[in-house]
Amino acid sequence: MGRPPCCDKEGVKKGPWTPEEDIILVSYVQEHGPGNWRAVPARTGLLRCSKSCRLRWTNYLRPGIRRGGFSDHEERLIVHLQALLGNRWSAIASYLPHRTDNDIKNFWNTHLKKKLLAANHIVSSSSTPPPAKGDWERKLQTDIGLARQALRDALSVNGAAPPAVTVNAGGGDDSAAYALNARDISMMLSGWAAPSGKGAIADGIGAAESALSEVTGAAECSAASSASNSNPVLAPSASASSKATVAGVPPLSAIESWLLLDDSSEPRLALEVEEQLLDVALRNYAF
DNA sequence: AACTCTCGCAACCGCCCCTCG
DNA sequence: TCGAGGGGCGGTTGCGAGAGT
Repeated sequence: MGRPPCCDKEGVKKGPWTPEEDIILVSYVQEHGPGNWRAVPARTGLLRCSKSCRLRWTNYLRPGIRRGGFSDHEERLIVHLQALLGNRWSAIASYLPHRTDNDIKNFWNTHLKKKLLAANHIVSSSSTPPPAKGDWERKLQTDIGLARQALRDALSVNGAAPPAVTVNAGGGDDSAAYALNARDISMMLSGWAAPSGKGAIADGIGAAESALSEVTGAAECSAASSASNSNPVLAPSASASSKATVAGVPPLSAIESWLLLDDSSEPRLALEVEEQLLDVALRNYAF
């Protein structure tokens, strides 16, 4: 037999969340912090499964989430990261601050996949023979180069200012791009976005102070713990990296380090890591 | 105006991994 | 060492809105 359901199916409400339920959930998290989701329905009186509460929080109510309106840059980044990481949406999301894995997944399934299929169709209909292995490797190199550039752009601090983390969903002309449909919820959150204490409650919120550290930190946590669980090259040491993250200077994951490696200054190291990654890629996509 | 079709997205489901006793 | 429970993740579904006929 499989696992029992995470919650009793009896009396569990399903379907869209109401603003009232959102407020209750936000109030609870505001008071207790995210986590211990099992206890949330019982403590709040919400007739929702604990998983549903967690999903609602992480995908919708969490402060700093940006929804819809993917920029060209984000789109390109997603395409390249998907090529590198596969459908590891949480890992991909860690490279895009303020985007949730669910949002990226939806964007991929509804927009990008079609786009790429259409592009593929154009390519395949042009009577071009399938690439040989050498061609494939060259193509991979090209894509990797683009991914490198995209990641550098994403992590760049001397260019345009990083997108501000805001929870004020109700105001502004681009309010449609943000989560939270209930103004009072966003008001509640805006008063909470700068927590004085540390701990789980600060997860993803304190990051607002530094978009860069959020990008690298989140990427490290997620890429190491999720994207690369089955991939030793991509996950050099989850435990070590989490310690380092606590120490304040989050190390880059192997793939990030490699993407950011300057070939001209560290040619040997770059080649070494690159060969490892290529080897993994070739093993994953056996010809 | 009414109906059908298509699309986008929020939410659910089931599996897997990690932690803890 | 092992099993149970909690949480995370990716795949899938269902519904509402808009477009088309």
